[in-house]
Amino acid sequence: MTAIRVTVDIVLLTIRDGHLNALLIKRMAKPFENRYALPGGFVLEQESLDDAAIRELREEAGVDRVYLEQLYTFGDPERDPRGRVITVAYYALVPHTQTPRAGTDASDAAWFPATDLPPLAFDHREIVEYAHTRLRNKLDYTNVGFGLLPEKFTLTELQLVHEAILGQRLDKRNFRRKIIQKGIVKPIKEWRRTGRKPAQLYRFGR
Amino acid sequence: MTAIRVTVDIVLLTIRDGHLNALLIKRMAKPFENRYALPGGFVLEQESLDDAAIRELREEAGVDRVYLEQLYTFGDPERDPRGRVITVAYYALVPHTQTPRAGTDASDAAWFPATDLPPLAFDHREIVEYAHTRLRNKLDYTNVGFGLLPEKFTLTELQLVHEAILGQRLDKRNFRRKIIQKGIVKPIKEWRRTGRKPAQLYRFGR
DNA sequence: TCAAAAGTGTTGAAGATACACCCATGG
DNA sequence: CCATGGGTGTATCTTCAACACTTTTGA
Repeated sequence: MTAIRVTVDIVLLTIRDGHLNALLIKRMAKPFENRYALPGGFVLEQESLDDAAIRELREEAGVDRVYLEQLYTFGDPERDPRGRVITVAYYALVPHTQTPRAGTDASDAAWFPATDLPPLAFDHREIVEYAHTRLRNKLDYTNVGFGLLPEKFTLTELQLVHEAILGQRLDKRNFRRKIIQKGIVKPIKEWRRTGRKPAQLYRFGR
Repeated sequence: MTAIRVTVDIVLLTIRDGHLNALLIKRMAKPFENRYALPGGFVLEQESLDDAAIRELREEAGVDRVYLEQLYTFGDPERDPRGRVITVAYYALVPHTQTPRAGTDASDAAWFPATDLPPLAFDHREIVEYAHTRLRNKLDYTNVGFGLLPEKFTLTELQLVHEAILGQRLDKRNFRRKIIQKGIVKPIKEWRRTGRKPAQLYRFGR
């Protein structure tokens, strides 16, 4: 019972060109050498699980201030060929504007569409799917979508985030009404003029 | 990093006389000697987390076929004075009809109202509150309430379960309409005649 | 015949959905 | 002046909340 080791793995998600993407890192070491895997690693003796996840995100994905939430703990005795390793899975959200560069100790980090993943190491595919489901479910009774946007954003950008996560188009008028009625965004006196008609910027409020 | 030990702890819930109750066990050993704690214990090297929870429920609470769901993993480095122990928390539901007896290796098991707990060992109070919150949230978008009822039940009994979990009275007509429209219960051709007007029995369907 | 729990419908409010056109700007 | 994405309102339907009386039985 003392021979169990504990890792954290993090599903880092962002929106890239209208699709939900997850960051994966190509493994250098065995097992699953050259396979893609989630950023993550062993929990240190003196750090909390959340701190371990934050540390791994910084070390392996080069990202710092993200929305982070514990997902589920995967503990099948056969899930890791090296022995008994349970993993506490997290998911994290970053705006794609602060593009995470590949970290230092990871050979190769890359974004993949959450619905079109390469073969993954361990049970990591299941973990990504779990994260996607959780995010979809939380989308409309929480403000979780804001983790995927920069501080200032247009309502169209927010709608694209929702569409990417839900995998379906939404009606512009209904979407805007719902968001505004919830009172969780407030318009600021700035406009993004990106060639076309300028779009009003909003901020996540309170 | 290998010195982390892993336990499971289970919040076993039932409805007793209209209130949500949790099963607690008085600890014999240090630390927290004589304090109440959740049933649980160390995960064995060859068992999954779910299996560990099922085993502990059988050993410590004497219950067998229950609804069981993983809750959250608590991993604060200071949460256990004996050293680094993380716990994967579960919650489980039993109908109060199959009253669990106190198990064998537990000195003293007893039911306590979930809203009026004695002082608990470790961070177990937080875990019970987390379980209560989860159950409340899942109540109306899942069928989770059925775990607390025997196979055959009346709609009034089902309503009492919901009221106990939510902590508020519900309108009988609205409740029955909603449940029946969901199509998750089906009436059977049996009536419970308990002194008053006989009540139709239902079964959880499909 | 009384006490106790079972059972049953309607109305109004709020929220969700469907749907189409005009506007401001840069090129 | 045209192409592009920004922005707006209404009608309908569905869902939820409030609300009170009749029925069946055992004592």
